[in-house]
Amino acid sequence: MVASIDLNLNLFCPTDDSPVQEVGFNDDDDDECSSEKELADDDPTVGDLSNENRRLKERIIVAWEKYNILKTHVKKLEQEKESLSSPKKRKFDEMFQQSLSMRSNDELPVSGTKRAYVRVDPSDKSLVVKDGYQWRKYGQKVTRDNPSPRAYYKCSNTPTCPVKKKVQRSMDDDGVVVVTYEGEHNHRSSTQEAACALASNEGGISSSSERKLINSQKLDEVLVEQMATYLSKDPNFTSELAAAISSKILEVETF
DNA sequence: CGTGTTTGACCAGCGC
DNA sequence: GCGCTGGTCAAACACG
Repeated sequence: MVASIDLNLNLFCPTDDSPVQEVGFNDDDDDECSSEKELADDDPTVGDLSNENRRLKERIIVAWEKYNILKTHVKKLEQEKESLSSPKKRKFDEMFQQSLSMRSNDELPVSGTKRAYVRVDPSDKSLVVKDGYQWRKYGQKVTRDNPSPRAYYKCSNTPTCPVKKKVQRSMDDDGVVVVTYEGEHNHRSSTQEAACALASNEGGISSSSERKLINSQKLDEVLVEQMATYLSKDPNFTSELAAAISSKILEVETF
């Protein structure tokens, strides 16, 4: 299997408009998955771990907010710089930013379709985009207006799921792929499914407190793993993190 | 052997 | 009707 692009964990991103609904700090998920508060009620050990988990989550959220502030700042600088570049690139960047700011289906080109632009490694020629669902490729075509091939996928999580997606590298930027989703999933994503399964039922464990402790740990493992995967694959994050760290070091050195 | 990918063939829609 | 194009099918193939 070739390297793939990971769309997972746009959990905390306020501009996220992908159809991916992942396990995260989403209030809606509380009805489906057992909460940590519940777990902490009847076991002091679980309670300690839950507090620890909460602290870690808060730190992640703070880090994410700082990342977004840095990202906004870098974006501003880039826009200033890019305002002097070619009209073609400017037009693409406008479209790119527009796509990120889309909040509802009403703004999308075709009703029932959702489009996502995903930054990828330009050297990676595969058209695989991980988004928490399972896809089966059923075709590939070279279209007239774009020399790079367009791949056609059907959702294979359930046989009855009608969702399809098209994946094609952007004509203007090799480092971006355009993913067009058609239809609505009639099931949860595999990551949601896994996390909820872990949180709701675990066979072979007799003690309920033991089960809840393991559930809580595994749920957080999933969260942390997804967070780490997403952040580590975001070139903006790594570069901005490096910049932030170096600026902090410089601040300290000046004292 | 089961599952997923590749790829040429086929089909439908559209414009001329 | 014809040709072009995008989308889908399905047999062959690869891989674990």
